[in-house]
Amino acid sequence: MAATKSFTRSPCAVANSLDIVGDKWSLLVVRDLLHGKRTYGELADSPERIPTNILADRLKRLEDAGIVTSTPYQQRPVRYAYTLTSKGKDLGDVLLAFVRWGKRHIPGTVVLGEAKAEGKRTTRKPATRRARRKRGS
Amino acid sequence: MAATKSFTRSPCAVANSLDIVGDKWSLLVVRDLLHGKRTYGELADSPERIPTNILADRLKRLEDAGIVTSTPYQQRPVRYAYTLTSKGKDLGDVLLAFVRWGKRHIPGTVVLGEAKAEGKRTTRKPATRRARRKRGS
DNA sequence: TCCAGTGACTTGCATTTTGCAAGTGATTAG
DNA sequence: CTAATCACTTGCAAAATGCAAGTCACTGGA
Repeated sequence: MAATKSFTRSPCAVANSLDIVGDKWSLLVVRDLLHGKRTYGELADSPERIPTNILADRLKRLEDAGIVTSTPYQQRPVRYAYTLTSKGKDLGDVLLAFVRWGKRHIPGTVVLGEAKAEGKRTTRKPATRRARRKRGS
Repeated sequence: MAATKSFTRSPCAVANSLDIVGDKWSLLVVRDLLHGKRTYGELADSPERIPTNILADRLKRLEDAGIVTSTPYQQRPVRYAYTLTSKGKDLGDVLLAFVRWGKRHIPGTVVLGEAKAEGKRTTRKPATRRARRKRGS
């Protein structure tokens, strides 16, 4: 028996996943990152208005969990750009499951980014339309 | 449209789903219910040892959200059997997504119930089913 | 009959986590 | 030199969590 990590609650995959992203904000941050947001400011700007202290904390936790990575994109006041690792990107399936469930069972909900234009063309992934920041300093 | 619900945070399907099941316990209760548990005692007996006050609270919330239904299976001290509605059963896909993610990214985690021969008859069926009184408050 | 025991919850706090508001440091615009 | 930004921190008050103990309605036993 390798991998004896002494789980906090149980070895259940669901329980352990919830210990990492089982709160009201973490998955929203992942959603935004998946949608192409990268800076603290962009993340804080989401319609759910996450308190900034919570955002800073979630970002830290997600980084500790290996879900996001922060790379400095500016030096003098050091500023970081947050991106998802592959572990983080894989949470997309969980998000998708939530989207399907929410759309089916909570009337009025939509998927941010494809709000209107509910036509057949599922235009996911809003093509990143943002000017490149200088990061290869 | 009855969808004049003025969402708490935003109309995002993910955000609203999280407002309902976005905590460390709710989905574990759903998991157990999906695995056939039905009484308070069976639910409280899970390896994660959910505090009983939290269990009572989650059951109440889940019922308010239309995810579980409680039917009395015994009258004299009135006792309820909890079962998932179709809305609740549909959360199975979300659970599945978490399972896949957890198994892939959190070493050592397993799926309760298919771990290793843990297969016992937990299906203790509360036989006497006399539906008569309804739960008032 | 009395009493310990059991299942299903409640109640009482102490601890922890939120969340709102305001503060801070670095740097740029004016 | 002052105002404004961005990206965070800090300070609490309020809410949620969790442990322990208590309650209620019975059951089985001495």
